[in-house]
Amino acid sequence: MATDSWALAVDEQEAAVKSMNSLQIKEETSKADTNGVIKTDAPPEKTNEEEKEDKAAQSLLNKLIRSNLVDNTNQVEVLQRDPNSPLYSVRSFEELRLKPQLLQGVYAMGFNRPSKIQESALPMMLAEPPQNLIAQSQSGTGKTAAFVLAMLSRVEPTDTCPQCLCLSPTYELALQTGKVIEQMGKFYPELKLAYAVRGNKLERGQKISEQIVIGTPGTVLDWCAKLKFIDPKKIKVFVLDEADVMIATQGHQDQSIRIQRMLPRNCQMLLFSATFEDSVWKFAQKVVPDPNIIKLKREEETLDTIKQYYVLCNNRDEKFQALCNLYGAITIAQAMIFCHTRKTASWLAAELSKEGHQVALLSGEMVVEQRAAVIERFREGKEKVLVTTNVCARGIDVEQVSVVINFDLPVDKDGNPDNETYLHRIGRTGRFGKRGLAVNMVDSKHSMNILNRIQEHFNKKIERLDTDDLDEIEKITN
DNA sequence: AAAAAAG
Repeated sequence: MATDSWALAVDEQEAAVKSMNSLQIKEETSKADTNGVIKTDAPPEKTNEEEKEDKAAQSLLNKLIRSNLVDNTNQVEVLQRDPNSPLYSVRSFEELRLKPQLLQGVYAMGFNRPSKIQESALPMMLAEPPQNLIAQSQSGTGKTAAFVLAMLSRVEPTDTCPQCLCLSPTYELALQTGKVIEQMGKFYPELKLAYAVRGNKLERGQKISEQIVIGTPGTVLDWCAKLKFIDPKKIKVFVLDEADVMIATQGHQDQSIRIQRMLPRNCQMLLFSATFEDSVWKFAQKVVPDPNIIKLKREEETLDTIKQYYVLCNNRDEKFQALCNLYGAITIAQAMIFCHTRKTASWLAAELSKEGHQVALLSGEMVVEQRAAVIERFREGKEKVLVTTNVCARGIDVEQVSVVINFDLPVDKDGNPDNETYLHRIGRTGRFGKRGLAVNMVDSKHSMNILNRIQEHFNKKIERLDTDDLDEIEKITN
């Protein structure tokens, strides 16, 4: 199998021209592979000549790609750990020289060309030797596909042990990301995926043979440390999805860092999130050695595709009444309603049911089997409205969600506005550039103050909505 | 406060 080396062989340009043929032949072989039997590894030993040709072809490729410089106009900001190395950006997935089985998976998923973040992140992640990356880009810009592709490319299928490890902050997100891994690796049958999540119990003393592991921090830590299902020393790629919560003190920092310490020194670390609050950003750069950095700034862009409103109430019951007034409008497509506590969520779901509205409830107090069933029904559109907590604030991608309601505004444990969670919550709608709607329920002076501070933080006007005015409700749905 | 645990 062709190496995925991105190493620069700057001195090989002459040879590169000569080896054009070898590059073409390779591409033809790849096509044959995708149509016919997928070859497993065990490559024939390469002669010196062949190695030289490989290198030359690679160098040509590097040159081609270098001419495709990242356009730094306004969106992508790239900071390289070695500022002198050339900046790559790819315009097509072919340029990445992915294994044909992977390329097939990419296209089967309907990706035609790399997204903005993928253009610069993919070449960086696949570079040889591996480099660390911290990447920030808005909801729905293709982060997941980016790191999934990186993991799948790095796997050595003949080694039947975990080599790539990805951590998600919640059970539901781990399942979702796992599905992406499965889909993208669909044509790569020797690649196997294990879910290290609550409820997935294995026999004692067993070792895992799957090359990729997706999981939540508690279970992964158990599998690595206590139960020894995973040998962490064999991990080559470590991905933190929603990386800011994964390393935040009030998030999953303890478990994530304990896992990280068990990994080998040279393990590649990839951190992805839509948000990195300042202190977390600093911490990220402390725990990730020599990172490359990619930022797709412009939060405003996300916010521009989402219309934001607030409804003024005096107490919880009024919020409930206002929500009932909105119910007809929000069920045109699908909606998510966020509450601050599990208790409020289950209360609200019960009250809405009493009113005759069909709603689903999802929170961490439910058993995982129930949680899996509910999120599945919501994905299938069998449930139109999901009442939930911050468990669903991040990453959950259901395309039909066009309305997000903050029944309670997002605040941290000190009662301060949680701007990051706000952005993540409303980012559940308006995905892939679609228009979305966010409605915030305000029930006191205090919560109005919170909302104002959120408004200031994003420098974006949140307009008042009168839910007693039917014309207004109609207006927002158009 | 929520999430994460084979505790």
